[in-house]
Amino acid sequence: MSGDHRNPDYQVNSGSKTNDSHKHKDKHKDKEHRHKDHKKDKEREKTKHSNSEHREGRDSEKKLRDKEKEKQKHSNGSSDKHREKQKEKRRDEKVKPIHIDKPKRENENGYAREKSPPPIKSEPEDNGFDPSPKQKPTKRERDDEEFDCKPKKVKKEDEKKAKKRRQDYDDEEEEEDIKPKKKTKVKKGMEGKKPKKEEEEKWKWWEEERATDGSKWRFLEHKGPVFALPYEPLPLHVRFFCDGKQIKLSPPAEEVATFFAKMLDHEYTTKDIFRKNFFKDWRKEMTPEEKSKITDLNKCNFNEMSEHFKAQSEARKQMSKDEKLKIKEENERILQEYGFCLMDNHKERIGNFRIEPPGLFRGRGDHPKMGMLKRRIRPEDIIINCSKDSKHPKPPAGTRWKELRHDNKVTWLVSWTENIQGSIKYIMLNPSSRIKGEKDWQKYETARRLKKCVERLRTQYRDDWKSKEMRIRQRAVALYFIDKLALRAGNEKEEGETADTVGCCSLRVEHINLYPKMDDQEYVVEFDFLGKDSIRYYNKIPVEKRAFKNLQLFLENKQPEDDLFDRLNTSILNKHLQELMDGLTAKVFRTYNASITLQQQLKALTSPDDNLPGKILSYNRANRAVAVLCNHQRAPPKTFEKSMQNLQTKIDDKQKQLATSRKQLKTSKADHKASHDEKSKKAVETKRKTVQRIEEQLMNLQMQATDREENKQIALGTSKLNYLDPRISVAWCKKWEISIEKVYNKTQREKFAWAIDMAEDDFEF
DNA sequence: TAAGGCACTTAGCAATTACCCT
DNA sequence: AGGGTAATTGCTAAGTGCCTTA
Repeated sequence: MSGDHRNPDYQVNSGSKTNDSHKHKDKHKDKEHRHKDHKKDKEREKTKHSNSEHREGRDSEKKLRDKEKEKQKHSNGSSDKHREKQKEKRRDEKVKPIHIDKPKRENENGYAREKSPPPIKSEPEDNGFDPSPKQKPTKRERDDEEFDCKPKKVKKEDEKKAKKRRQDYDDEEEEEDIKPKKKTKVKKGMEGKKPKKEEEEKWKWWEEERATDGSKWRFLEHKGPVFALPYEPLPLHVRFFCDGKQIKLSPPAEEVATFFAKMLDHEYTTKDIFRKNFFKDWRKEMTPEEKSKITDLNKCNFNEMSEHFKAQSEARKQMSKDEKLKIKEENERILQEYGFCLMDNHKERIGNFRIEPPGLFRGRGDHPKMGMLKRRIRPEDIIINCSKDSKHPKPPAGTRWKELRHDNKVTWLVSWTENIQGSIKYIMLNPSSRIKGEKDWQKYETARRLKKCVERLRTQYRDDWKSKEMRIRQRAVALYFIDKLALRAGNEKEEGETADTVGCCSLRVEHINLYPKMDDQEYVVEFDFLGKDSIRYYNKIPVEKRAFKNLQLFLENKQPEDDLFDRLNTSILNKHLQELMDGLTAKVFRTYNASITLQQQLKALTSPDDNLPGKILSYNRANRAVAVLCNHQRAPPKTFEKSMQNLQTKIDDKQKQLATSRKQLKTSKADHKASHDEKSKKAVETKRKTVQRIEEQLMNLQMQATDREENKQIALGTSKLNYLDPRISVAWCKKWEISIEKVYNKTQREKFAWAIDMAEDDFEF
């Protein structure tokens, strides 16, 4: 199907951790072997693309180039090197309206919601969601599907269910924000059991209607957040020295000092910026006297504090079982009290109900603010969001909330403003909750809609490579990258506030190199930049000729620190995408390409003859292909080499064992040949079985080793959790009769309960 | 139309827990 | 039992994208 041929390209990317970043390019080479399998396809694609090149367009290209040059001269005569200035340059091109009649969303405020996942297509296969064998669509079709819409096959709602649902709604909508009814509302008809009042067994929210008015809930009640433990001053014997002299710190200064002391072993504390930021903030907490005595961080001695905390954590490990149990019980109690809320008649798990404790900010990568003090959050900083008529959470005695509001257009329960970036933090529900699940489902449905029109979009952006307008060419090439390489959109960031990282639209000239010829390949682009979380993206990849030519054009007369796409930003790109498909944004491509890759790879790699471990290996490899595509890396586990060795030892042992037992089999065969009696025959059989068993065990171990080795620097979790339509995995499990536990752990099963319940073995993304 | 605010998703690593072996 | 490793969970930073405001 569409896009298949592109898949192999995804394998090419490899990368390594930032920190040692640019020095270690070679490192990437040894990963290359992983991609061997796909060489052939790559070849195929190459030919395909070069065939499709035309020569026309050359001249127009040159003209464009000149024109753009002109423009540049005029607009900012000097060779301003800085990207800031580039921003000013966009505009003056002709506005050429794009003619795609774009159906207006019926609800302008964007809150429009449907029952079931958002724009649920009325595709037949979309609907296999019912636990019952027959499909019963819970969805209503959207009336605004453009292109990609096939004749809609609207199924009638299961009468009973529909009625019931409607009733539920009516009940509640009348009096809005009604008190939660004591009776739990659970699938009444189904199972015919009365709901257990406590754990209303597994609510299937995905079988219910969704609000259409933009409200996220009708009733919300919770107990508020759990605050960080108050600071406990150090015992007297733990001393602090500055310049060799002991100083008894005031509690506020001491608290901040302990933050530093706790991190002493970390590399962070050796970094200049970290130390500078820390010291500056620390001094703010000092008394005047302390301030005058402590003027140089280098003269501060935190060792006793550090030792104290190490001893403390040691002691914690040594605690008796009883003590540990007690702590566990206490935690459980807090979880029960604060870890759940009541939302629209259902008890739902809260994601993070604890307020972040104070400490030193640790950014990722080269963060200008590392080491700054993250201040303690007090009730006075907290905004509570809940139903007007719910039992409001009480602030701790003697305090008050900053604000109590009742906004059901948002999903958060608690928020506060953090002091490092000034951004807002939230307490929200767990991924297993209805409110998160619906959104997740909707995300995959959007990606599936993209699948239906992606070829059209690809044709279009290839076409746009020939546009007379620079901004259109840039947009088209950027989109090509986003599609082909699954790059992130790349919003602008405020300089100096965060680490210098980029995504597609914010790529700079210095982040790519062009090679018209490289070894046996043509039009190779080399990417090397830091992406989200300062993870390095490094990739050398051949691109289509016309894209390459455009890139050359974009680079002309630019300095390394200039924007590659100086006439583009994410908002322009997304506006364009929105016109091409309802709900389309740059990030949908990542979801789409990730999911489609998983599906294809599963199809390609799973062999019916493989045993269970073999199939799991295939699954992990398919998952891995996606992780590589999305550049989801991890630091190799500290104990990696060792654990590999251990496994190898096991394998060696197993091999010896196998050799022995093969020998035994041989002897027993010989015995049998000699005696021909029943007993020896049986012995042969047993031996044969043993050999077989050991062989299998050996194979499994080897498979495990391969899997682990291949996974050394690759993180599978992120894609599994955020990019892969869970229904693909569920379907795969059903198809090969593999239990879902092999693929999803408990948390994952909870998050994807909707998919596990609704996907059948024939689900197609 | 740029800048900033806000809400929500995505991300890697640290801490904790589960599990296995001796 | 306990010690070490692997798997899971928790934490919170860092993105995306939409909306509002100046």
